[in-house]
Amino acid sequence: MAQKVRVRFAPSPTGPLHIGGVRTALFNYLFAKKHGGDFVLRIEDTDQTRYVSGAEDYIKESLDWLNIPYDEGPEKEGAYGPYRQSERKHLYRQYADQLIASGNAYYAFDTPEALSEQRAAYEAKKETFIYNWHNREQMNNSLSLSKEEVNTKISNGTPYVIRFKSPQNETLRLKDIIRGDISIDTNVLDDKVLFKSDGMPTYHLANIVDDHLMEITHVIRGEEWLPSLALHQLLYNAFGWQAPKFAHLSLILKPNGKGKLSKRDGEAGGFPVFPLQWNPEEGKGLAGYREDGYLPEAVINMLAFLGWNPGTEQELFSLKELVADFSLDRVNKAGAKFDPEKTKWFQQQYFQQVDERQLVLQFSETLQNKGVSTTLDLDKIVALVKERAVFIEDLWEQASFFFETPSSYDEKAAKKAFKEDTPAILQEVVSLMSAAEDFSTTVLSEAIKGWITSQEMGFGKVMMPLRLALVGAMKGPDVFEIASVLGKEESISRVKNAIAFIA
RNA sequence: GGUCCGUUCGUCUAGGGGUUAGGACGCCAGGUUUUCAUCCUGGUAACAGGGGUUCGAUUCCCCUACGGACUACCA
Repeated sequence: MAQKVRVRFAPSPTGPLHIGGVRTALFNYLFAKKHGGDFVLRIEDTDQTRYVSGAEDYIKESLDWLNIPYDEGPEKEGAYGPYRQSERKHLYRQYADQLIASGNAYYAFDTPEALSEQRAAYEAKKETFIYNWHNREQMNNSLSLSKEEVNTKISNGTPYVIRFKSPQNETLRLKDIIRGDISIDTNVLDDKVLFKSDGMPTYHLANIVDDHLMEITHVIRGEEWLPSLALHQLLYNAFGWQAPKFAHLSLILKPNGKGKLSKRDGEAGGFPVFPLQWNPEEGKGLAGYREDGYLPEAVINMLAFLGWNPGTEQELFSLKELVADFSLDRVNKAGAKFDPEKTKWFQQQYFQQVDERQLVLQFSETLQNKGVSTTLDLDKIVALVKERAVFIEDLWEQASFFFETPSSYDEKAAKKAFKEDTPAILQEVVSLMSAAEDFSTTVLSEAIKGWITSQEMGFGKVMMPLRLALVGAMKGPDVFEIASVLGKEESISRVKNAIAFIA
């Protein structure tokens, strides 16, 4: 029987979750659910110096908002907890020791200062300092020192790290589900630190140990980890563990220009790069998709299509449909430039699908917040205005004239629509409106259109000023619909206002 | 600099040895709406360059260019 698929999303709580991270989470989730497997959330907080309070909650809230539930994680303990690496601290040391015992790792006493000095010296020569086979015998470690010296140092409490002993003269053939075969010469690898002097493991050790302990079958992560793949594979080999399968996702790039998408791009381009707003204690907050009015479905759909496509011409996918159709085989190798315009298009598509009652509810909230009280038919107004909105906020922008009598008229439009004979025409409209025993769209429309026809007058001579009188600008739904919603009294009053304005 | 990864319309992409190189976003035009938006129709626009392999390469191989990631006791 095939092993149950288990994947994990393993963010570091160092700040708000970037949209690229969200996509990684999404792809992990889709893959897991596609194969009936588990999606695990693991918090990688091994670096206390970079820990940001609130970041973990932010991550959870983001996944929650996007409807990407995890099967196991902090506060959702499964059989493999705990799910915070800081709470798993006690686990890692023994594995580092195991590697030392098997000759795959060693103690290193080089101080950070000594190392950075060396690095600087190499850099001055335009070379790169690498700590590995070619110089490890000259460094300050348990390979170069005698056993006694090492023991003395350790018992004296001299700080040390544990480094991996990268093999020499081997060519590794690595497999990546998305990229295929990758070969690496182990001679270019450095002896990465596995265990820090502060008693915490580095990412590399903790990651491998946890993935193994949590029985992770597929590691789907960002491309930034590709260079570490060799180390990780070597680690699995050294432990004698079976490595999971790997898939490295390409990065999300700036919309224009070069490099990966950053929060700066969002600020400059006026679009969010975070799912939720992020408010560090002080200073300005960073915009989020949720606060900007995007629907989670739209964000999900947009993200899914950044680097993946179904191979058909279908573009609108619910989360369920994504689960059904997702496949790592169809994930692209190349990085994708982020397109805020396309995101908006997805938003528009989903916004139009939102249940109208839901919209009415939210719209009346908006009215309340604006201090607008009204007896107008909100159901009707929302129905009339909905299709020209992309965000819930647009509803107000598109419908505000229903609640606020125009106090001025769009200058350009007025110049075009308000002519010398307009007052007389509008006066006639007032009479027709007063005479209408039923202020319905059809009655109004028939009365006024009928009159225009009988007068053999251009429609524009009446319709344009009438619209301007009711709305204040050349926009909005059908004029008769507007008048009908407004009601007899208000409609007539607005037309009279316009007559007074022209005269 | 070194290592690794990548490269089809402006953008996201489909395709794959012989195609009018397909779709979507954007943009432009026309139609509907006697307004605006929506919507509909149409248009614009691409295989980075050079070598091979082949009867034939955008597709396979190599090189170059360009782009990206990594190069911490960060993840």
